Amino acid sequence: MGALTISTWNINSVRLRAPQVSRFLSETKPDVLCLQEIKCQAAEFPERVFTDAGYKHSVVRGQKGYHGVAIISKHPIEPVDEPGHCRHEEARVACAKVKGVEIHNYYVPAGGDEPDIDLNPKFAHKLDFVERMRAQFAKDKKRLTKTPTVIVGDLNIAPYEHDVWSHKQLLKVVSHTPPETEGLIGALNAGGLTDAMRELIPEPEKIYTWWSYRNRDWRKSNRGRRLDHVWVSPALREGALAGGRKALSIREDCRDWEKPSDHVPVTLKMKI
DNA sequence: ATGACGGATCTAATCCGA
Repeated sequence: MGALTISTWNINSVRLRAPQVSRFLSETKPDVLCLQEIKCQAAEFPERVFTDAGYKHSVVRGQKGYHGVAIISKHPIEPVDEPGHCRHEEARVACAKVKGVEIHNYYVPAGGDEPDIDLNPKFAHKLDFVERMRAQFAKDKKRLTKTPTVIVGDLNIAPYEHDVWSHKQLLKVVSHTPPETEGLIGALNAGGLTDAMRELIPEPEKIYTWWSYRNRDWRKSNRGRRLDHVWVSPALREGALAGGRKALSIREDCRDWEKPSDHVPVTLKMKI
C-alpha cells in the first residue's frame, strides 16, 4: 500500500512566483503539484525551479499572457490517453498518470462579470465548458470506476452554501450562481465522483481557497470562496478519504506570504 | 458585492482575473 500526495494551486503567474513555489515544495513535498494560471507559454516555463527541487517530470499546457496549466511530478509521468475534453482547450486542462493514478488538472473559465449568457459571452463559455465536463465524465464513467483518477484545479465555482462568505449575497455573482453550481454538481455526479474536500470537511463549516486582492485586509474581511477543488473517482474514493481530515491541508498562511497568489494551495495525501 | 488590487503585454493603457 503506497501513498500519493497531490497539491493544487492557482499560482497567478509561475514566473513571478517562482520563489513562493519553491518554498511551498520544500515545506510540503507533494508527489505532484498541479498549477493553474501559469500565464506563460510552455517554452517560457521555469523548468529549473522544479528540477532543482527534485521535480523532474512535467506536463505543461501554456499560452502567452494568461491561463495555462501544468503538472509537476517527482515521479515519472506515464502517457495518458487524454479524454477528448483535455484536447478541447489547450491551456485549460493537463493530464498525467503518476504511480498508476490519473491526474486531470483543470482551469475552468472565470466567466466575466455579468451572469447572463445573452449579454456576456464569457459566461456562456463558462457554462458550456462545465457542460462539456459533465458530458465527458458521463461518457467516461466506467473508466473512472476502474481507473483511480483525481480531478483537481481551479474550477472557478463555489458550489455549496458554505463555500462562500455569504450565500445570499453571492447568488447573482459569477462563481456562485445557480446555473454554475448546479452545472458543477451535475458534472461531479455524472462521473460518480467524490468532492473530497467537502467529504472531509462537511457543511456547514466554511471552506475558502481564494480571497480577492481587493480587500485591504483579506483575513479581517474574510470574504472568501472555495474555487479550488479535489475530486476523486470511485476507484480512488476510499484511499482519498482514508487519512481523514488531517490528510487535507488548505494553506491559508500562504495568502500572507510576500507577493501572494490570491489562491492558496490545497493538498491531499491519498492511499493508493 | 464590495472596494478599488494585481499580472501580462505592442511599457501605456487595456485586457484579464472572479
